[in-house]
Amino acid sequence: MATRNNGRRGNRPTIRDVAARARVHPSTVSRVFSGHAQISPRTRQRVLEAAQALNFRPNAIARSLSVQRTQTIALVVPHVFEGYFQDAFFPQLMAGLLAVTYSHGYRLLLGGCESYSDEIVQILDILRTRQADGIVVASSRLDVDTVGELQRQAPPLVLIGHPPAHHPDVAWVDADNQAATREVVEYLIRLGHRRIAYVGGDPDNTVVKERLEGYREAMARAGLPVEAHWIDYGYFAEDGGYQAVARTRVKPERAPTAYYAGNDLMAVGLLRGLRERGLRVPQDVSVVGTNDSPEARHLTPELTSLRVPYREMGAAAAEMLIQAIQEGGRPRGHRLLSSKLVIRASTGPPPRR
Amino acid sequence: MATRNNGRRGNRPTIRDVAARARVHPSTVSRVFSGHAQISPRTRQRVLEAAQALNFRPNAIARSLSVQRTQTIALVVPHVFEGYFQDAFFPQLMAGLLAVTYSHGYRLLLGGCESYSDEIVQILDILRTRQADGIVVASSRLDVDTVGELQRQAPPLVLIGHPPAHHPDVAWVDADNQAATREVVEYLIRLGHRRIAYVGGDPDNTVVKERLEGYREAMARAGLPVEAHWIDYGYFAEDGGYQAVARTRVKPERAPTAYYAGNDLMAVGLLRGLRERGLRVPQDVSVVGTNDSPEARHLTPELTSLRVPYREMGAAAAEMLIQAIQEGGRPRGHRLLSSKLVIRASTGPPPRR
DNA sequence: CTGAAAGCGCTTACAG
DNA sequence: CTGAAAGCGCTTACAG
Repeated sequence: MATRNNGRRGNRPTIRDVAARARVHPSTVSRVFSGHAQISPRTRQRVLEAAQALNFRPNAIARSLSVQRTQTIALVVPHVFEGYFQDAFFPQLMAGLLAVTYSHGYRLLLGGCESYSDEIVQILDILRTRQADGIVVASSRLDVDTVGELQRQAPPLVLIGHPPAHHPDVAWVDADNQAATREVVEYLIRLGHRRIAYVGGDPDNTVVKERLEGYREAMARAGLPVEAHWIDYGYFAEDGGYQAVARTRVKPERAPTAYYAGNDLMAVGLLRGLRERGLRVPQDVSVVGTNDSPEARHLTPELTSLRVPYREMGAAAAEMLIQAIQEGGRPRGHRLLSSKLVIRASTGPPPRR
Repeated sequence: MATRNNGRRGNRPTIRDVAARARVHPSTVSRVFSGHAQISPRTRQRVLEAAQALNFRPNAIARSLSVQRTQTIALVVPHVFEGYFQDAFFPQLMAGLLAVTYSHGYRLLLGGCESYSDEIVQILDILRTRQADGIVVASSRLDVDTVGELQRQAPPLVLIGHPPAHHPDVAWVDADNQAATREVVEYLIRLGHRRIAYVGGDPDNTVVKERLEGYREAMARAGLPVEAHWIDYGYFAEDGGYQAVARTRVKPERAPTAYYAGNDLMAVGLLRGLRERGLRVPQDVSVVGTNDSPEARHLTPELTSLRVPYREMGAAAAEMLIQAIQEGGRPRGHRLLSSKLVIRASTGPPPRR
């Protein structure tokens, strides 16, 4: 490219156009727009007038190259999973990320991915090509090697959900999945339930494992036995909950009187399956969902649900990331955010026998 | 910055490190990574080995500056509006945008904004600082001047929702709001309803205006009178629908037997308000919502709802934008996408008097 | 097919 | 406070 300004579309003014008009050196124009330089009021005035007249704004890409910062953090989204955009997780996470990036003058760069392995490919691509200053990784399936690989790239990185193995140097934010689920089950136990089912979703998922752990913990602490068929992995959709009803009730005399479901959609399926069997909620069976999605309070009966602080997790992740970037270091430590049980009409004492 | 590679964190390899190791000129390394240059197999091999050894990937920012393209399109999101992240619009739009950007090797740049005026500020900022190659504008409150101002920046631009005035040169995609609402009302009329209410939301909103127009059109074509209090603007939340019940039923003998609501949340409010008055849905009153949000089919009764093709709108907008960018021009024309009425249990014939 | 050079549009250490 | 120069890490027209 041996010619300057070779007639491209757009042809926007540059710092030297402004400099020429204001009769100063381009570096002076740069200083005026940098905000933190000593400039005489008269010069500043002249430069700003020239800039205004030309509708000039500094090119962010050129600036990024020069200062080696993009003012951008990134997130990779598995856009092929239909359910991803119907769950409360994605929009709430985005709300938190956007609020914090905005308030720091950052932008959020999003990439899609088609699979769990592609997710890592895309993340590494963004990192290695320096498209963003840091990245939030919200994958629920990171194995030890992958986290190691991410660390090897040495980028500012924050995980949503804590790392799978012992990676003390990786920063993360997470919900208190295990404790929250334990507390939900303890709540059901306090209501008088002794046979409680866990309807989980894919057990490869770290969150599922943690919740299951909380469930087992509560049952064990209360000295309650757990039958194998009370634990149903189903999948994270309404039908997963619906099918779990039959599977968890193979022994009628030992059928659960309460259900904890890993998301509200599965809870909806449970409600439907229970209704079909003539079981009333909450008189005969109690049901607790997870996420407190908008529909939870419009169901019949209104659904008791565990509200997971996705928005706050997004905000905390962005905060850790941007702070580290601005200090020139890497984020460290972690934040564990509390879920909150929202009690509505789908839970109550078990029937008296 | 008079020193090269001044000891910054990261200190990633550049094209010249690879060149040195492969014993070629940096321009040759660039050609290997550009993909479309004639390179001898031996040289390519050497370069790729060196790159591999150094874990090199070309810096995307430097490339962007050089080729004057970012491979990025942008969207500004009003992150302060809580309801924005609870509605089906945002996640579905994102799903469409991400699918298409991904398939073209583009990324999506997101910025927040705090108000309608800030939205324009942010959009102009992204455009003028060249942070993205094009932008999708999803604001529902563009006035003529604002669209003019956006056009003046001459960026590749696609509107979600059509422009407010005569701007034949602006590209846009939209749902067939007016026609779809007209068809919903015609459906209610076919069922036998003659007193039909419109519960809308903020009338500053273009979409609201179009829907209202469709409503009026259907009523007029059927020769049905419209009473002023059947039209309720409420606001886009459950309570807006709830309050509309009282306001639309001030004359009991002329009370509506059917309601069209501008979103499902307002429909939920209508259901609640009607239930409180002892009115059964659909036996006494029919209700139609809009958006076919996940909860629509979990309500009692299951809600008949107008499914708006948000995902497809996002995809179409991204497609138009990227195609124009790649052809070096600007997007033109428009796409009008069809909504679809999903009939469930909340609609039926009116009661016989 | 490959090298050498100029350029993309900024920033900033160095002088004065 | 301001100018002149070198640099950020790429790309590509021009030679050969």
